Amino acid sequence: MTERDESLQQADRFARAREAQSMALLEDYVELVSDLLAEHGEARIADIASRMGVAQPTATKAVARLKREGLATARPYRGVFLTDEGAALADRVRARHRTVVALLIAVGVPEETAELDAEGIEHHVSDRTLAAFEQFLKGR
Amino acid sequence: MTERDESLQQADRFARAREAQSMALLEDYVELVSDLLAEHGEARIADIASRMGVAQPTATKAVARLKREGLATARPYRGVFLTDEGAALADRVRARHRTVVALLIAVGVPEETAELDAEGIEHHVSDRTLAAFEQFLKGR
DNA sequence: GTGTATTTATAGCCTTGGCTATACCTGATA
DNA sequence: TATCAGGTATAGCCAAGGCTATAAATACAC
Ligand SMILES: [Mn+2]
Ligand SMILES: [Mn+2]
Ligand SMILES: [Mn+2]
Ligand SMILES: [Mn+2]
Repeated sequence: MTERDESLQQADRFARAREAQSMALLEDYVELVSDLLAEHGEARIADIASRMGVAQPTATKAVARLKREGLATARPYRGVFLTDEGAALADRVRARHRTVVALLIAVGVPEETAELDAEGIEHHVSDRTLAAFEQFLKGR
Repeated sequence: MTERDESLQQADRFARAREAQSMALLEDYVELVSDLLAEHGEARIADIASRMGVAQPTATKAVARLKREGLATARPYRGVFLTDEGAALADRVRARHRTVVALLIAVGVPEETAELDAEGIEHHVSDRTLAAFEQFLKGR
């Protein structure tokens, strides 16, 4: 492969990482809303904010983006709900989160550390990599 | 552990992921500048931009941030250089990148995919996790 | 040395994701 | 039912990281 081709490939890798990053917050919010709905039957802005560790207006703005992207609905002063698409995403994201943590633990990462690092790592784990992780965990 | 404690812990995880994210770009730029210096003896803005897959003013601005953070120096129209701190960071980042790719391949991820995913994953791999990866790779 | 091509810098715009301060609903209490 | 506390929305600010268009500086060819 020519040097120019390698350079193009590298640029693509960075572009993909940027793309994954722009999805990361959406994924975490959707997963969190899903958790709150399951735990408390509702997802209030205040709870979302405190669980994310951000100020309340920051959570409000994030939920606005979820709505814009068709992942959630919200009635003012009434809490946040997931669309079918949002709920499906939440399920995928939660499963991936668990697999990443399990893989990290399986290769010797302390559980506490695995949970910490997984929160960032998960968003960059592609379907192929996820499949490999599951295969590895099964065949142990 | 109480529900409130778990919530605080989760907020901390998200905060850590945000922090890692704010370092990610710096790390990639520093590693790239180091690569270009090794390969061509100089790191020009145009080369940085094309390898990162961004427009030239975007690279110029990123380099400005590297300078601000004490990781690089640059003389206008003359290319970019790394400070001792920047060079040391580049070495750590490059080593971590390689370990992450090796670990992914070791658990069955195709090489191509490993390179793609590693570009994002690496920035969320803590020292403890990195150590576990190295241990795992050694003991195979 | 002059003129042109290339490279870099600058200006100005946008979106995202933070924040604080403050206005506005709503539900519970008195 | 009137009040008020708590929760939510809104306004307005900031920094980072993208972009395009354009000015300025350098390098190169003649
Ligand atoms: Mn996450
Ligand atoms: Mn997660
Ligand atoms: Mn990277
Ligand atoms: Mn890298």
